Amino acid sequence: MTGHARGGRRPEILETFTRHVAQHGYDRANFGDVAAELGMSKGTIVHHFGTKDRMLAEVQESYMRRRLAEAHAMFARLPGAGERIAALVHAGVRYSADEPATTVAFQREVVRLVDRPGMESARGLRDEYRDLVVGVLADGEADGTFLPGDARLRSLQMFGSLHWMWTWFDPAGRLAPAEVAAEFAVTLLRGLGMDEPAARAAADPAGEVAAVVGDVLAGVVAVSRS
Amino acid sequence: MTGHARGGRRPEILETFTRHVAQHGYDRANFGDVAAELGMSKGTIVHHFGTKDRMLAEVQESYMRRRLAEAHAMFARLPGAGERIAALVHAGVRYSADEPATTVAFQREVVRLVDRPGMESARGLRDEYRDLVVGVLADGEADGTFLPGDARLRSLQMFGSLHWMWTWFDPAGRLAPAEVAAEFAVTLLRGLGMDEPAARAAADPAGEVAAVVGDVLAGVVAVSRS
DNA sequence: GTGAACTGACCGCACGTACGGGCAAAGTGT
DNA sequence: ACACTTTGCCCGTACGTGCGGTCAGTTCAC
Repeated sequence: MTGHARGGRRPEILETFTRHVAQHGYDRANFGDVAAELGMSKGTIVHHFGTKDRMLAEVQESYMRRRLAEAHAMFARLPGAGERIAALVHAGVRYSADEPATTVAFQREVVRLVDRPGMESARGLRDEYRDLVVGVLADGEADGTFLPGDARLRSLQMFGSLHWMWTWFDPAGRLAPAEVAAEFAVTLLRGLGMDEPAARAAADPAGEVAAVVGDVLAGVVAVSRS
Repeated sequence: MTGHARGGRRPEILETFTRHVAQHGYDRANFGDVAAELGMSKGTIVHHFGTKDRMLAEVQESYMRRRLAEAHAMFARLPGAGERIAALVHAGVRYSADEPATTVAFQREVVRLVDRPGMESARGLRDEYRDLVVGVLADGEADGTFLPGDARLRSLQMFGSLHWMWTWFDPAGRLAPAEVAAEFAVTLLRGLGMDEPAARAAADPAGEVAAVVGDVLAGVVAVSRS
């Protein structure tokens, strides 16, 4: 009756490990606890993933791969720089609400992508994402949507706000995720030099940008799986 | 010759431990490495600090205490909400440049202030700092300096940008610390709804705000040690 | 003499992971 | 249909290592 499932227990191991990393951090997340929670042996985890490092690398890579694909899908529907930035902010907040464990695990352990053997692939994906954002900021500056400024610095300022969310964000908190995203977006877009009405329109949780983000994250729009 | 100094080796232990936490994170920083680097025994560290937890708590508390005192000293000289926010940004960047180890150690381990026994005091100081910022944002909103918005959310957006700096900031990098601070500040102040000339004036690295920050951090202005 | 600073040996434990074996499903030949 | 082999999932145990913390004892300043 309890035969071996086709996919095996691999997915649930990954999911539980991710949750433990999100809650306690990579160093304190350990095979023993994960195995105990799933009622399996530590050996099973090793069988599927080899080492702890590789398991984290897998979490980071799959996370970044999905985020990149979604970004491209959103950009295909939103040509304006302001709208694209707003979409990334809305999507960023949605990730924290929809997949809190994976998002927190990613954000609190991003630093391990640097100079850690086996993490080159994940780091490459992350660099690609950053370049994407820097490109949008530069485009917006070139076409006059934003005031002149250092695109790289602006991207870091933006990433900081979003990556820090894991320390305080509560999806069931006082403000709904879309409201948090709207506040963040409008402050950021105004800061980049967008005029008030345009910033509000792009950030609007009931507007077109939010709708596109919703469609992409719900899978309504095809997301290319490279 | 190598007599027992009165103050003991306490300060250098704390400094080295802080640097190790900054470089490798709290979990991977260990007594053995610190002791070896200082040419002393692990027992000495235990003698002075008791436990590893307490050592981190001490780092966090002294860091926050200094930052709070400086914030109060700066506020005494800068009555305007926009100038105060600009000063906090300038100071935040300066911390990363002047005391990189302590700042990084603090920022990457802030999360341990939550629900960790022995960290109540440090957490209290941090809450106090956050309330200070929220207060400034609320004041600025009340007197029309900033457009209406959620002060708490805005403070989190601001903290995020600054706390994330430890992952990328290089004091000897392409842009000087003051330039980074100016870019950050102008983007933030515009985002809060300040008009362009006022935002630029407050963020100006050669302006009054930056001068006050410089004076306070250089100890020119008396900083109350509560 | 008293107490703080410091040493070095040692303990206990948590954790990553290597290894050997068991067992069910899928594949293969007749 | 049936026996045989192969394959992949999973378990249990055991090992090595690294680390936080203990403790008895020594040295030195006052």
